[in-house]
Formats: sequence, C-alpha cells, structure tokens
Amino acid sequence: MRKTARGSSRSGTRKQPSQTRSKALVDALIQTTARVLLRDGWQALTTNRIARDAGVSVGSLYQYFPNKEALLLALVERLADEMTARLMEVGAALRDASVAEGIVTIVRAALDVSRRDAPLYRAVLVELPRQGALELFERVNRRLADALTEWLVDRRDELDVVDPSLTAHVLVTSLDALTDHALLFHPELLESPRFERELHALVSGYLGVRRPARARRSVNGRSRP
Amino acid sequence: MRKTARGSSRSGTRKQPSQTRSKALVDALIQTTARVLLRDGWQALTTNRIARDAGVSVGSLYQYFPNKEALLLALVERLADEMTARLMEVGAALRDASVAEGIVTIVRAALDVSRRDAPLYRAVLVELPRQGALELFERVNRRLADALTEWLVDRRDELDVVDPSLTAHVLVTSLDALTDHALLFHPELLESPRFERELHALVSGYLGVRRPARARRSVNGRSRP
Amino acid sequence: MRKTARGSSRSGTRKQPSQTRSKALVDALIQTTARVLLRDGWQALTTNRIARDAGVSVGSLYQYFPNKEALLLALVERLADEMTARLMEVGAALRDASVAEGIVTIVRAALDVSRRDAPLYRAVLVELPRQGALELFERVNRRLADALTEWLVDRRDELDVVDPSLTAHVLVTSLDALTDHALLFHPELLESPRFERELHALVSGYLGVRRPARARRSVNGRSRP
Amino acid sequence: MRKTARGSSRSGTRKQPSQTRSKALVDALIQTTARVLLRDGWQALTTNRIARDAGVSVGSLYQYFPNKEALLLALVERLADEMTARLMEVGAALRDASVAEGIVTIVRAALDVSRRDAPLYRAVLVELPRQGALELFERVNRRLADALTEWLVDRRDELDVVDPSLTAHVLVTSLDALTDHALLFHPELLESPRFERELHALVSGYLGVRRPARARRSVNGRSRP
DNA sequence: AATGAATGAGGATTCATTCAT
DNA sequence: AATGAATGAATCCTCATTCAT
Repeated sequence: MRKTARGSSRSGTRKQPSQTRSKALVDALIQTTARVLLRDGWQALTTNRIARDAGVSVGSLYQYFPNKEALLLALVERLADEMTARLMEVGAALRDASVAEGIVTIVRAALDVSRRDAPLYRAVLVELPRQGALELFERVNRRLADALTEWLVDRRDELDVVDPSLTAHVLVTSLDALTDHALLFHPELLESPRFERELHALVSGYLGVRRPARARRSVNGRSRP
Repeated sequence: MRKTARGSSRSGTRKQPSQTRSKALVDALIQTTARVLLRDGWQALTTNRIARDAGVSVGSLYQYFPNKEALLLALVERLADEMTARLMEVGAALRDASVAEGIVTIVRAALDVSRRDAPLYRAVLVELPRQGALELFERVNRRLADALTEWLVDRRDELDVVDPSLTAHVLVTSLDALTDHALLFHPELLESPRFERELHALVSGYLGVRRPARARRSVNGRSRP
Repeated sequence: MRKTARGSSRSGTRKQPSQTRSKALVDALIQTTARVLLRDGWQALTTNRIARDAGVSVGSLYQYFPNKEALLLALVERLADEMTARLMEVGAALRDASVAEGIVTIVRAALDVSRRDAPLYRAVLVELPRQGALELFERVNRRLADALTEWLVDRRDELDVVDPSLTAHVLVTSLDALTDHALLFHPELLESPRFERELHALVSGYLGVRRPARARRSVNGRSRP
Repeated sequence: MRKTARGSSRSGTRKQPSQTRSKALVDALIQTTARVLLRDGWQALTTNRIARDAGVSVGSLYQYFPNKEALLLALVERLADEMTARLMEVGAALRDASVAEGIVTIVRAALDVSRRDAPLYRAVLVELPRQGALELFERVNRRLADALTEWLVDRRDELDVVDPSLTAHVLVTSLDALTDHALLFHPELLESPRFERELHALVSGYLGVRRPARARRSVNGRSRP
C-alpha cells in the first residue's frame, strides 16, 4: 500500500536510536538534510538525495524516520534545541545582571542566536513550508520569556514595568521578530553595530530606561553631564 | 519538463492583458489561486486545479502566466499592492498629525494592514516557500518608512531622534515584524487592545515620548504637560 | 499527497470516455493489461509497463483510471460482460428447447464460456488476488441461473424438480465450478468429449432424466429399445 | 533484489529441521503466516512482519525458507496435509459402507473438509496468487478419488457406472469445486442442510441412484425397494 | 485565442533479501 | 545459529507543462 503511511508515530523517529550506530545514522541524516537544504535548496531535498549524500540507503532513512516530514521536523527540532541550550546560558547570565547589563545581554543574545547557524536558520524559515516547524521555535521563545520575566520582577523598582510577564513576552517577541526579519531581508544588519544600538534603544525605551537626550548613541557609556 | 521553466520572462505576466477579457481572466486566476490556497492549502494548489476552479483551461492559464511561480507571485503582488494602497492613506493622514496622534496612527495602521485579509496573508506567509514573495512585502514597508521619515523630520524638535531615516526603518520593521509574528503565532493578539497598547508603548518609548500615567519611575523622562 | 488516491470513484474510470479517442485509449489499456498479464504474468503487470506497451504515457493511464486496481477491475468487468453477452444468447436458445436439447445447450454453454478467452480467464482467476473480481463473475452466473429457472419451470412436468430456482442455482454453480476447475487444473478437459459427456450425465442425473442403463454414453441418441 | 530468488532450491525448506528447536521454529513461522494472513490480509504478509510476529529475526526465517514463496507454499502444504489426513479416515470409513451410506459419507466429507479451517482455507484460496498452491490441493483430491474408485468398483453391480476411475474423478472434482465455490461466494451454504441435500441429489443422480421420495416422475428409473 | 488530452521525469515509499557481527 | 540493520531496485502515482486541434 503506497497510499497510507503505516508507520507508528507519524512524526518523530521510528525507533529510539539507543545504539551508538543508530544515533550516528540519525545525526548524519539530519545534518545531510541541513547541508542539502543549504547547498541546493528546497527542491533538491528529496529523500533519495538525502540518503545518498548521507552515505546510506533510502531504506535506512525510512528505518529511522517514518516519512520525509518527520525528517524535516527533526532538523527543525534540533535547531530549536540548540537555540534553547544557548538561551539557557543567557538566563543564567541574567540572574545577577544590573539593568544596564541585562539589556545588553538580552539584545546580544537575540543577535547571537540568529547569527549562529544563520544560513541554516534562514533556509528553514524561508523554505520549509510546514506549520509544525514554527511551533517549535515558539517554544524556544517561551523559554527566554520566562527567564526574562524573572529578571524583570527582580528589578521592578528600577524599571517602568507593570506586568512583567507581558512585558517579557513583548520584548522577546519583538527581538525575535526583528532579528528574524533582519535575517530574512537584511542579513548584513545582524553584523552591524548600528542595528544592535537600535535594538538597545528600543528595549531601553520600552522599559523606561532613558539615557540623556542627544546622547542616545552611547549605548553602554557612563552618562555624560 | 517539471523543474525548468522554458518560458520567456520567468516572472511577470506573459503578455499585458490589454483587453478587458484578458484582464478578467488574470483576475479570476489570481483570485482562484487565493481561494484554493485558503480552502485546501498548499498541496491542493496545482495549476490544473486552479484553472479548473477558475473555469478556464490550463492552456489559458499558461497563456497569461509563464509558469506556476509567476502566478503565485502575481497573487503576492496583488496583496502587496492592496497594502501599499492602504498605507498611502496612512501617509496622508500622518502629514498633519501631532506626535501623539501620529504614533496612534502608525500603530493602528500596522495592525489594520495585518488584520485585513489576515487569513490569506497568513496563508501566503506560512505556505508559500518562495523567496520573491518576501521581497515584495519589503517594498511595502519601504513605502511606509518613507512617509514616516518625513513625519519624523517635521517633528524633529519634539522627538529624541537623531537619524530619522534609520529610526523610521526600525520602527516600520519592528511593527511589521511584530504584527507578522502575531499573525502567525498569536492571531488573537491582532484583535486585543492590550497588544495595541504594548505596541504603543514600544513606539513611544523608542521615540522618547513618555506617557506620564505609566511612568512610575521615569529615569530620565522630562514629563510633558 | 502521495498516500491517498484522491480520484473520485476509486473504482471505475476516472472520466466517462465519451469521445471516440478516449474510448480507444481505455480499450487499448485494458487490452494491454490482458496481454501483459498473459505474456508475462502478474509480477510484470506494472502501471508503467502497461502504459508503455499500450503506447501511451503513465499519465494518460491515470487520466482514465484512478489507480491500478481500477484498471484491473475494468479488465475483469469486460470479461464478465463478454460472458454475459454470450449467456444471453444461451438464454434465448433455451426458450424453445426440449429437455434433451436444453441439457445439451446448457452444458455446451458452460464449456464454451470457459473455452472462449480461456487463457485470459485462467490468468485472471489464478493471478488476480482481489475480491471484487470474484463478485463480478458471480453476477454472470446469476444471469444464467435466471434463464435456467424459467426453462425449468416451463418443463416442470417432465422433470424431477421441486424448487426450480434452487435447482437452477445448483446447476449453474456446479457447471461453473467444474469448468473453472478444469480450466485451472486440467485445461485439456475443456476440449475433451469425455468431459462433456460426464457433465451431461451429471446434469441429467440431477434433473432425474435417466437414459437407459448401460447406454449412458449415448448423449444425444434416441433411446434404443 | 526483489524479483529473482538467488536461493538454492526455490521451493521446499532450505534445510531439514532435524533438531527439535528448528522444527518448532518452522512451525511457528508457518502458523504466524496463517495468523497474519487471516488477521491483516495479503498486504500485511511481509517477511519482516511474519518474523517479528513469530518472535524471530528475518535472518532466521531465511535460514529455513529460501524465499517468501517457499514459506507460503509450506503453509499451503500443511493445510493440504491436514485435509489429506482427514480424507484418509473417510477412505477407511468408505470401505464397508453401503451405497447409500457411501454417498452420505462422501458428501459430508466434502463439506467437512471445507468447513474445517474455513477462514484460513478461504484466505489461501482468495489471497494467495501462486500457482503452486493450487497443485497441492489437487493432490488432496487425487487421494480421495483413489479411495472412491475402489469403493465404486466394489459396488459396480448396484451402480450405473462404466468407468469407475473417471466417475470418481468427476465426483471428487464436482464436490470440491462446489464446496470451494460455496466457501468463496456463499459461506453460509456450507452450514445449510439444503445445500447438503442438493449435493446428495447431485451425487445420487449422477450415480444413477434414485431416491424414491423425490422421484415425482422418474423417467426411466427402476424403483428399488 | 482557447482547449484539455497527453506527457514523462521525478518523488516518496516498500519490502524481499543479504551479511557483518 | 541467530540477529536485525542495511540495502536498493522497483512501484505507484503526481503534476507542471506542452501542443495538436
């Protein structure tokens, strides 16, 4: 029967790669998927091509992924996991940060996450049409928002924040949306200090942290008289 | 031959639909494309299906569009044009608006544009994997940014703005990114006053306009009467 | 979606071949299916092979048959139709036949139907694993049984028949089963007078028509003293 | 490689399962084959599935069966063997049976054999497309025919039989064909006394044994006391 | 200009079979 | 002997595109 996938879970791997060998195979397949996507784009991304490039047979691919979609999802999942891991560090760094330091940390984190694996992340955002992928990235943001909320609560006195949870959400969403947007349409911005400065200003302004007028450009400077 | 288009121009209509009949046909095809995309999704969006639903033959479709991609692009183009038209009105309304009024206008415009044709816009964002489409939407933003730049220049005295063009760009990008993001992941936000309020706060803060009510502890704000 | 056939009827042709051209194509495909099945057997019966041998593209095949199964069913249907047509003639010939003539007619009909297209019929019986096919052949038998029932009723006085309908059914089923069996395991029997004679004896005996003892072999002879 | 078996003997087990363990394994595989065929049909009948359900590895399956076909054949063989065993008893019972008893015995035997394992037997008949299988069942019939021939010869005086061997063959073939047919198309008949009565009438008529009760108008029958 | 039947390369997926461990 | 991961040829079916009418 060609028509219906009879695999078990329909999304997710077909069998838990407990053995080392299997793990390596799954890894190779996901990485090859990324590579092919980057090198030759969406239309070159066929299961046969992936398998061949990964140095295995199609049969092996289907031993570990019930169908093509599952493989794609695994790629996205992996990307999301890496982002989450990096954001966990940000959360830790945030704990003892002053307001000024915190803002810098957050802005920098947003940029870093986008910069890292930027081309792949971009390809995934642009080329993969699937819904499920987007939800995974949402989860990543939720993680960061939680860490940020905590930080905002701790600095309630110094900041113009009424609802920390909402504010955190808006901040994360904004930064995510802005960096994603930059990644898609103005990749060069991700490397531009000017862009970082503007993000800084946006966050500062939103949080009610004003630097002296006419001195906006000194991001991190001690206020001049 | 599937992958390689041997048609002439590769993007844009194959012939200018000068006759009324042709124009109507092109319209019907684009609208049908939208309808099919909305009703049955990306997978159902085949040229044969579109032609049939539009009441014409595939041959006719290919008389006016060199290939499928061109048809998709035409749909996106039409959407972008409608947005631009609406933003032109915003630009006009902006001319004589005070700072406070302007901010409201801009925020509202961003939301309105996303809300209008939200399902179709969403479908296009989520389902169409093509690169070209995104660039079209960029053009729309550029239009708004220009109008906004002018407005910022005129109100230079009242605002904490050094580089109006850059500020306009960041504002437009932010709002666009935020509303797109909301459209994709939290459609309900587009209808929520809370979301509008936060966008408002973001813009105000970024422009250095403090709203007194909320300024529990305005670090450096000069409260205005 | 590759998995589910989205064709309309799932069994039967995808579109009514109203045009002459289409009819010819459908015919060619069915005949080619038969030819391939006969020449190279079940495993050679792939859609691509059939299309190629029929001198058309696979695409065309799928224009007229929603899937492989439908094509196979069409072949069986055609065979069943031809049998039915031939049996209609038998029904007519039966009307005015005497008891003795009728028995000869029926036995001969059973053999004729099996002999005609015997190899194809055999291939279909042996090789096509599908259920639906079998039901079609059942319909054919029902037709013959009806004609036979009428005949039995008309000759009630001369025959040892209590329930004509049941008797007709048993007769038809027996003859069908016996000839099918012969077709499958002893094809040579279909051409053997001996076999015909035995069928004759079976039917005669079942109907209570006894020929003089020790003279059983004279099938059609006028009884000798 | 799918189509071409490169195994040694092509039919029959690869090695004689001399050890108990091996015997058990072969048994398990055949039984599992039957179970899968019954539960999930022809399509689910893959070697991997069979092995898994039987609790062994595919490798082990191929240790004892050179290819899939051999396994299927073994299943059919087992079924045929069981039938043969049962028919041996019939042959014994026949020895001392009177004409009337013998007819009852034979008819009943035909029905019994079909009824036993009816679902599996049916599945094998309907679903297994292989040629070889059918020949096995032929062997079974030959066995019964031999026993029947002997019986006919012994009762030559009481019966209107010229060629016992041929008559036996026709009888066995008829009964087999009729019960198989019933199994496939009217399974309920196998349990119906009416059907048994008709088979009885068929055999009696064929053998020239008239039942007085029904002989409303026996054309030429010599009524026996 | 319009039609829509025809095309056919290409894609996802299966499964009998092998062979290194 | 047993395992089961790996193989890959082969299958069914799709759909963008063409072109004879």
